[in-house]
Amino acid sequence: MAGNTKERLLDSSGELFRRQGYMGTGVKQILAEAGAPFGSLYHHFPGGKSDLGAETVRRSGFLYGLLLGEFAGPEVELAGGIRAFFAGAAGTLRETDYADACPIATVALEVSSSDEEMRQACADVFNAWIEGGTARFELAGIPHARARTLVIQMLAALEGAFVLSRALRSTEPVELAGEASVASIEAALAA
Amino acid sequence: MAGNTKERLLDSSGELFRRQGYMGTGVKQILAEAGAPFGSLYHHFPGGKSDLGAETVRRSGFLYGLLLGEFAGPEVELAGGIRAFFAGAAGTLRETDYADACPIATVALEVSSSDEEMRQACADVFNAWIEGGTARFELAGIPHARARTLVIQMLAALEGAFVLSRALRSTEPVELAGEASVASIEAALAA
DNA sequence: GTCTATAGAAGGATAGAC
DNA sequence: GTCTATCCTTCTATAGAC
Repeated sequence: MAGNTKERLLDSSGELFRRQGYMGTGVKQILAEAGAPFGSLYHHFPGGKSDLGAETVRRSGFLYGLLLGEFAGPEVELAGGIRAFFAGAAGTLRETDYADACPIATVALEVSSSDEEMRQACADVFNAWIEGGTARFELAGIPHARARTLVIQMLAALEGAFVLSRALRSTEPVELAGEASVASIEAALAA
Repeated sequence: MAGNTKERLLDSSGELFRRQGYMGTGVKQILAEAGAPFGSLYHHFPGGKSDLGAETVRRSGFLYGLLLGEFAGPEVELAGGIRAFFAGAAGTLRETDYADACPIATVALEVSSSDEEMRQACADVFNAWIEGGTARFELAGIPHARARTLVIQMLAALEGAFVLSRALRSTEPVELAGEASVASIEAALAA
């Protein structure tokens, strides 16, 4: 049960960070959401909020990377998998009233110039996505350098589309970013 | 001098929001930065922080739109202007230690699911950028629907590249996003 | 009508009861 | 070793002195 509490804390903070960011989420809110008593936070995360925050970012980022892998894994055709992923992201936005987009983007922007430990956690996640994506694109026959470029452009398109879609409350940006990414990938596959 | 204080407050909050976001910036910090006494905030912005916040977003967004227009205005060749804008954004990131990117993106992600007034201010800015950009692209001979699509894809690429570049402390994402955007625009111009 | 002092709530963190 | 009660700080906002 003790290990369960730690997982619930990470789950709750992950959900709240995604919607409200790091600065906008209080530890009391996280504890209430997790149904955990106050002291348990400092039992499981001696470093307090920043400790929990860094581990939340790494965990949420890892899980989101897995989700991307489920849509565009080696067993499916690459361009079709990416197309499905963007379509799924647009659907999730609609279903959650534009709340659930990238789990770490808000935090990344908030901490990049003020909290080096948290910034590093975000950077580690993005680098893992880039490396994992590059390997997947190479498996489809795209040369390494081109694969890496395409992945970074795709992730940028996705993250920026999330910013626009959430603010505009429209899935149009995510859909258009998906189309652009798929087109680039198909061009690279045809080359 | 009174009007000057209001402008200084907007300037200070704009700078701080860009680096730390809305939630991470306290009104006392804004006042200290502007060299203004505490009461002046509520004199110029009766609604308090959210009042100042919304006006800051609209003003910062308007000014950033002007900057974009300076780089890619009607008097310069479109693709070259866009290329120069992304190069300038990368240069600014390097010069400011990856602090100065989009003035409203952090705020937009923070407030999109929690503060409707602020979210609307961000949406108004993004819509103005989209409309202004679409008009500029049409002037270069690109049909309306295609122009609008290209602008949204370009803005998404820019915003997402800022997220990655700030977290990774590398201008690579911004540079690659610029290349992708320029290539799309050149393809549309050639069609 | 400019500014200071303070209120009242919420923030993160800790000490210690059990 | 789980949880509660409390501490100190910081937050936004207001009241009122001058």
